[in-house]
Amino acid sequence: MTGRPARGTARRAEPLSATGIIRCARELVERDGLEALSMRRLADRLDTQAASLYRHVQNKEELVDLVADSLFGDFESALEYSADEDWRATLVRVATSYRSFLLARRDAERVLAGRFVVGQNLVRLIEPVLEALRAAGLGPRDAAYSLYLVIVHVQGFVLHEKAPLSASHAVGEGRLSALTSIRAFLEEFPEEDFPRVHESAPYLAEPGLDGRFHYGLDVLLDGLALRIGVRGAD
Amino acid sequence: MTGRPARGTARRAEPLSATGIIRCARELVERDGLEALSMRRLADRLDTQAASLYRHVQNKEELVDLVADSLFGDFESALEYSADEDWRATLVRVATSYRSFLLARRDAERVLAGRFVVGQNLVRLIEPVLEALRAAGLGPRDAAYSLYLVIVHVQGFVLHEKAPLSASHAVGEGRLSALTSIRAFLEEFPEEDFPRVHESAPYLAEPGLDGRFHYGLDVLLDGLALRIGVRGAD
DNA sequence: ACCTGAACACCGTTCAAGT
DNA sequence: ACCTGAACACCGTTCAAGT
Repeated sequence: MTGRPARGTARRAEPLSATGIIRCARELVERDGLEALSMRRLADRLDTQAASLYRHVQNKEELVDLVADSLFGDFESALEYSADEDWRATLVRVATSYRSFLLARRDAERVLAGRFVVGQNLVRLIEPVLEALRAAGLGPRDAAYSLYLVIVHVQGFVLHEKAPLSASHAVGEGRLSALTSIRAFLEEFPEEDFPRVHESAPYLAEPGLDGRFHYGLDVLLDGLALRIGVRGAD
Repeated sequence: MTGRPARGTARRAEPLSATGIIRCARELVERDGLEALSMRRLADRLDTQAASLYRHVQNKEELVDLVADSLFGDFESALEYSADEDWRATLVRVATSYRSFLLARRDAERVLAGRFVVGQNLVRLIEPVLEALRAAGLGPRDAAYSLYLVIVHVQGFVLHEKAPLSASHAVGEGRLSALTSIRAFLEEFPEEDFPRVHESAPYLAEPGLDGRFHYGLDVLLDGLALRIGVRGAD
């Protein structure tokens, strides 16, 4: 291999640990996207062979699981807890922080999507939130369900928010201005047969999704408030 | 190629249309899962070459988009509309049907996840639901947001529901009985430091998710009811 | 004990050449 | 106009062989 002479004969500094592999994998995803994450490319960046990675990681699936856990760990340690909050403020803070977090890292929503990363990081994250819900008067079951509801909502929302528009609409035009193509498509439907689609078209194909996110979150929290009681009397 | 002599010299019956390709792709996913869907294997089943598929489909991404639209079409045409329903009954029916639908077809949630399949099928599906919400008194914006909220919720929920448990927990044991391993993991945390995780552990690692689904859906619809007014007075 | 090289069985996509 | 064969540039994973 004459292609990478810069490193010379020096071996890599670290002796190829699992954490080193995960850190490198995260850098790779952040820089080039999830589809760029291959065992071979990762090995290349670590100055080793793909086969060597299998000494530290069972397979690619486990590697992505570990990357997911690492991402989740970042989110957990970035969250700050203020004790003098009511349950609603806590859930709003966690939900909006989680959304911002997922929006900020490349392909994070796809790495985390449909992965139940049960580990230290998750436990540390949910303990104070469960506490807030229990203090508000919910039982252990409802507290668990409610927390789960918020997390799944945010994850599902961001998955849609960051999704590339389906290829049929993203034909030639630019990134998110393909939304105007969708809006036009929706407005093309005859108003007599599809009056509701017609009038809601602008809201179904909006560029910014902040309003939609907070509408959904508010609806959800209003529903929880009914179960908790207006003033959280325990 | 001596490997497939059964078909003899006969060409395939149909002249390789886009719809034929999509139908075959769906059968392949249903039988062998999403990772079995490759251009080469698909071509093989159609008695042709992978390269020939590119005459009818731009690339694999578009193929999966078309499969998603086809799936969505099935769901839309399976839904029946009874006019004498209130908005809440309509949303419950759509949400539970959508969940059952996603649970019933192999990998459907992954095909649909984060894909905004805007087409005829979607429009036909949402028109009557939007109508129900408008009739209940919501404006065009809130109707759109509310419908979107329910769809995203179901999709996010099922994505978690069908997700393979992260590899670290699904080590040796059977499919869903790995849940007991997760529950044990959660209960291992010291009760003094993590009392809430401890007490909620059984609910965080349940085998059946029906209760959780309906809890979430009810919370959500309760929240919407507040916006609509108890008796839907428009 | 740890890593390498090479191989196995695959991928998506392109394109000159055929009919 | 439509399809084929062959090639290009990749994949994940395994395993005998090396140090």
